[in-house]
Amino acid sequence: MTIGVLAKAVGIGVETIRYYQRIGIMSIPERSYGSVRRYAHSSIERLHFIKRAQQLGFTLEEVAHLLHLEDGTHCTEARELAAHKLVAVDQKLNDLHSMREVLAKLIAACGNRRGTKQSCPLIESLTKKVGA
Amino acid sequence: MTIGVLAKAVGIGVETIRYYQRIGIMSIPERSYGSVRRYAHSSIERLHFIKRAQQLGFTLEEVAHLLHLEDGTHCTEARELAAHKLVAVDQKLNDLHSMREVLAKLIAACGNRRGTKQSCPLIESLTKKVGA
DNA sequence: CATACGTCCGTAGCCAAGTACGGACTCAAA
DNA sequence: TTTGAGTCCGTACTTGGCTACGGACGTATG
Repeated sequence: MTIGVLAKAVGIGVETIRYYQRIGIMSIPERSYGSVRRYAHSSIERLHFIKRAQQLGFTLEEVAHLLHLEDGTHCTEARELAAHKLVAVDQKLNDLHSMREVLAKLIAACGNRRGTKQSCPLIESLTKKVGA
Repeated sequence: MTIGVLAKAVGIGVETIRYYQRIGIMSIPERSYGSVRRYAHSSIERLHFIKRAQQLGFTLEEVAHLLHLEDGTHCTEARELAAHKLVAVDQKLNDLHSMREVLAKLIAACGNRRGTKQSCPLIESLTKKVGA
């Protein structure tokens, strides 16, 4: 498999793979004969790993860390990483829930004041001080 | 108020205010007498507006847009912006909920296999293909 | 064998939202 | 008056995750 075929196989760009190689989360195969590098099927799996981890909110740096544990003998460590990520996800969920609430309220307020001559409650409320 | 006092008043850095001025969401007051610019109290309010909007997930570009509607006579438009943002927030909430679920499952799987000699299920599962 | 597409490699650019730096200046207090 | 903190301004750097470019070379196809 050449790099272009590999890229197509996982649905990413060639440049992205080359970027992953630069930052050390994809290895660069030797060039046997001629000059074009060939990729094994395991490269597809590794890219799937990376993409899936990203989808779960891991940064590429964390992905590098996970890949370091790839032999499967560091389950506890991997679990801890995932647990930390879970806490972060929960935090983000809380934040988004509050955001959602405030937004919904503001939108509703805007709807209620149809026809009045007061200023927009959304804009108004944004002007108030930021607080808990 | 000088820029440093203003910055302290809203809990941000001087450089951040200067950055906001550069991108046009904060105006640069005239220097009256001497050479140091003085800021009115309304600058604090504007910075609160910006911070609060950011907390609600608006980008600075969107903040610029909102500020454009600041006179309060464009309520419908402001509401539409907020409604769009609400949709985006809901999307993000969905994504995070799925992430949370998968992470929790993986962590649980890791806990269950204590003592077995199989490879780590978290790592294993990350290696599987990414899908819907 | 020629043409055209793909690969290789280094470097540079992009985005958002700042952060940092350095030299010149101003201002307030001791 | 001098010192030291704060301001002004322009420019450059940062982070994360790519994306683009350009020139030299390899390779598949007619």
